Amino acid sequence: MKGALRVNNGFIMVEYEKSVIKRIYWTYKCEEEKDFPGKELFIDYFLGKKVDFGDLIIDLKRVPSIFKKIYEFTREIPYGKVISYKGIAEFLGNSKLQRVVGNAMKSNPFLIVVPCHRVVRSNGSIGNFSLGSEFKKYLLNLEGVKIENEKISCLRYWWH
DNA sequence: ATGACTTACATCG
DNA sequence: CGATGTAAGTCAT
Repeated sequence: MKGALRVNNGFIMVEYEKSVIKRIYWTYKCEEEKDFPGKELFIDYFLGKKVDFGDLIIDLKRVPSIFKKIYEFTREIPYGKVISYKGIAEFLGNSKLQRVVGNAMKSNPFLIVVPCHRVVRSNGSIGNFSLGSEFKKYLLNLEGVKIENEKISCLRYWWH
């Protein structure tokens, strides 16, 4: 099944079976909204409310095991907080895995629910995003994270 | 601003 | 399978 929610000038698309979410992505090619599990959460989220997507069920069976660990860890990052790619790599036990973490984020099949927008560079600059760094900044701004001179420097936004 | 560097994954023969 | 190319990064020049 496929659900859709209008956001700005495009749509968040959610593929699911029963209550299990298979994939979440962005598209411009969509006609109208359709229900999906957790739709109310997404509506609130884009209204700027502090939403916890932690109870949504996502299907990680098909992703490689290290990516799975990365996504599961990324899900734990609290609303309004950020961590670095290296920080996640260190959690995995090897700080040199930063680029692997980046790869995992690039192919994140669960946009927003796996909050890859909360993963930034270790020097506080925003880093890349599959939908462009402007969208990443938009999401961080929505969560109240202050970006000054293209950087997140204030310690209060950093997780750990 | 540029280059060297590590690692896992996807793709292809 | 093994070789190759790729990547949302990081650190020292």
